[in-house]
Amino acid sequence: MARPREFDPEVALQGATNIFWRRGFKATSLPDLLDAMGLTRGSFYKAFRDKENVYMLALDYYDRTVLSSTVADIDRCAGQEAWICLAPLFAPLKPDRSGCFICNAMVELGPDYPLVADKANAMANRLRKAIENVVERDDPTRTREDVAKVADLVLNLYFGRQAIGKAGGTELEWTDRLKHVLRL
Amino acid sequence: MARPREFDPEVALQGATNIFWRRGFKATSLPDLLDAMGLTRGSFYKAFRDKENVYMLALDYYDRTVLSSTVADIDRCAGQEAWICLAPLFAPLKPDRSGCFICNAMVELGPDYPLVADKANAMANRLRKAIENVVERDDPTRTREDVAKVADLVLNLYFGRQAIGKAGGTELEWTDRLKHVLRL
DNA sequence: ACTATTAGGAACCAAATGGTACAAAACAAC
DNA sequence: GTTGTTTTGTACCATTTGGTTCCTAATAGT
Repeated sequence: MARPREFDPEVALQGATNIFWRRGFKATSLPDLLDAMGLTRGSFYKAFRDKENVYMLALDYYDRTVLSSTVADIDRCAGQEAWICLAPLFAPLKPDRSGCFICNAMVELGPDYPLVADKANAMANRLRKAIENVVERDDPTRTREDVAKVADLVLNLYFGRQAIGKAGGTELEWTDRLKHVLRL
Repeated sequence: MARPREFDPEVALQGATNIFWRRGFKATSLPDLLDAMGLTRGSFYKAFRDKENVYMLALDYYDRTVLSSTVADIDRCAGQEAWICLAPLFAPLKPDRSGCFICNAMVELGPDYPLVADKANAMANRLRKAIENVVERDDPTRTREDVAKVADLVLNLYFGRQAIGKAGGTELEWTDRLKHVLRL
């Protein structure tokens, strides 16, 4: 009963996610964003309201694609040693230095945009929970506090590596480091 | 032989550092910056060329004040246990969530501004070196590689905590975590 | 007091910003 | 094919952006 839209919102959102991930919110101009989403202004504002809203939707998109896949990787390897299960978190950094969208969002907008901070924290906690499961399975004799502590260490290491990675630096071997931290 | 300037460049730079530190480069508009520096456009452009240049000078200012002081704190406590020496890195987060300027700069500008990435890496390496000294003194039997590895862990933990802290989260106890990582 | 030189400040500028208005276009239902 | 409804694209808009111009003010040396 009306003109059908010519774009796939999911594809547009993927484009938005990619550019926000790589360049951040402020550094992405509207033309940049429209380009990445394959949209023109008319359709953009009709379908997505405004730039801020799309950024939020991009965080959600990242959550249900990249993060979900990472968490699934971590969950899946139930049988193996902990450091192997956690390896996905310490895979080689992408050469474009886009880093981790969660980390980028926290640092750029955390202090000033509570809604962004909330989403980022929620995602970080998804990661934390997955790590806790691995640590718990790895040595069931650990106390609850110890599990939480070690998982928190791994989570902080993950974010630290992502942050440092954005400035380039030299890639390091991480299996030794992981094993060191996981050792009770 | 000419009109003397009415402002102290060091004070102006301090103001610039504070606002860039808290808000980042892109989110700080020129009026914001002028306000923070206590300058008007005329003096600003005459004395500091442009916004980018001031950002670089702000990184330098941070290097020679905040970072130098932190490194000095770490160096000074030669006698004590390692986790005490490293405590300055894990002091309570500032409530304004400004975080660590080095971390902020890496994340916001690392991928696109090589000069910023260089400065940030140089500062991160100053920190790394200070940490290595502590780790080395703590247990002289460690191999050179082991010292580097543990110091790198601490450095990554530091940046991870600063990044996560920007989104608020709950403050955690860190002495246990530090001791865990420092244990050979 | 005069001059040379620099600082300060306001007016100004082009370009880019995010966002809106609206008419043309494409369909579904009848 | 006509009508009703929604999408699409363009032209437009006010505001803000970082930066420049240029005139006045203040000083030091003579």
